[in-house]
Amino acid sequence: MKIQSEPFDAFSRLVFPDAIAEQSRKRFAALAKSRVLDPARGKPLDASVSSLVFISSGAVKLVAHASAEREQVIAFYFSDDLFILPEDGKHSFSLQALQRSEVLIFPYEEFAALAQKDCAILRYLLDRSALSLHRSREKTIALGRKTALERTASFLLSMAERIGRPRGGSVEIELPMSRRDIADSLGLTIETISRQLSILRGDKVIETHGRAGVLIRSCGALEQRSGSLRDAA
Amino acid sequence: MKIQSEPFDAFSRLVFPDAIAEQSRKRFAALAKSRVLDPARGKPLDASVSSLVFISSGAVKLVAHASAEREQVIAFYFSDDLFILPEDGKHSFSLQALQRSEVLIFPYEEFAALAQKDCAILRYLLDRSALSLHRSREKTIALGRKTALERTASFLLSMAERIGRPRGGSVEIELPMSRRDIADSLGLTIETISRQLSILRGDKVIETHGRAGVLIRSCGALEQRSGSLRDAA
DNA sequence: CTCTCGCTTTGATCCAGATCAAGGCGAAGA
DNA sequence: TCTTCGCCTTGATCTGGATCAAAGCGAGAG
Repeated sequence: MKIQSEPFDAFSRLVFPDAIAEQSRKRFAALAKSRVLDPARGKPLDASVSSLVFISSGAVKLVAHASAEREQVIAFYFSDDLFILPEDGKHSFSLQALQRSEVLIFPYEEFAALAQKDCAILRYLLDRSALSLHRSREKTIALGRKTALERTASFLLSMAERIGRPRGGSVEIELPMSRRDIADSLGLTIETISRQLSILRGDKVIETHGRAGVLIRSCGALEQRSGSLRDAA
Repeated sequence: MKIQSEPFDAFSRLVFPDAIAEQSRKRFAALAKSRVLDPARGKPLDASVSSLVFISSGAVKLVAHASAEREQVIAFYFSDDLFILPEDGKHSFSLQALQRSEVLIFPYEEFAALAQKDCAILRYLLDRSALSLHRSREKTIALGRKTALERTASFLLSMAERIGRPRGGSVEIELPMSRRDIADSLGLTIETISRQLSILRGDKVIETHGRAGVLIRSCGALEQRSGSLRDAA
């Protein structure tokens, strides 16, 4: 139990109200499984039962396997993100690390049942779910109605917001995912991603440094290309 | 308050535990705005603030406006569905009736704050959110990785499950939405939807009767065409 | 420092679904 | 019953992004 105490503490600080009883905290701790996910290892975490996952550190992708050879990245998650890993249904889901990541896994039903004694915890879960839902809906818009360039621009803006470091008027991003992951997330191919990035580079909207480094030189220019409503004037 | 008592009662029966105090029920009732949405009228309900919506009767679509002339149907909702109508952000959202519909609208923040006194209500909300999220993720898979025929088949199966009437081995559906709505939901055009339906009709998988009537003659055959994992053998 | 393997970029061609263009046909009113 | 208007279907053509193909290039190993 010593090994997983550090990730659980981080989770505890974020999710639990200060006033939670020590005994109650221990019950949650007993539900938690702590895991270190590594990108090298194969399929690290699949879901026979619905789980609640907390990313203590690192970066992961939630992947749905539509069929052999066809996979869709449902979402990326980073440090301190909390989300529901659905059980396999019509499609199978798995969680894969993009870098070495520490995660905490709770069985969803048991967690919710336990949380039902403390409304503040349920409320936190509800708000996180609402955020997940909102992001998922944004993705729906992107996949349903946006062009390749718009999707790429939207993706970069989203990453800037979630893991970017502001540098004056610019934002620096270190992308933990490969071009393939981005493509599988946006419903495009790696070649198309690469081409869109080249276009943005050519337009001086971004710079790329090596495989992972991206510098957004103008968020405004990116937003104009992201297909959000601007020309509604 | 007399007018809206019937829709609220339906909501109350579904969401509240039997034991809820009458006084507490009244507080929720005071938050609720009851509306009748009509397809004829223009933009019936937009969202300056995040709302919780309950469909008492009828059928509605949640629409996101990516930009002028480009809209994406995020989801369809039917009787007894409860969901979050997000406030306008990068995209603007609106709720539009497909038929005459009675809906109940709560401001999300106030509702959640009030519900925080009763964990059972929060739990119900959380589970409904999880369902919305699951459906949204299914849509992500459809839009990201499925062909036009697979999307159409998935759509019909989803409708069969939600508003279909079993007729022996078949399922009868009365579609409340137009081809345009379906197209805007699946990220396709009306012509493509029409063509896919013709293909399914030609393959004897479905029959169509008039504009709205669909008879699924073989759910199995539809599932095979829906691009879920089956050929993983 | 150099090699090398796997990721990424760029180029050429192809195709599923969009777009453009006519007709059908069904529901509501006369 | 007939008309009419607005969906829906079907056909012809076009195109954005996929697929196929071939170099670049960068991080880790030796």
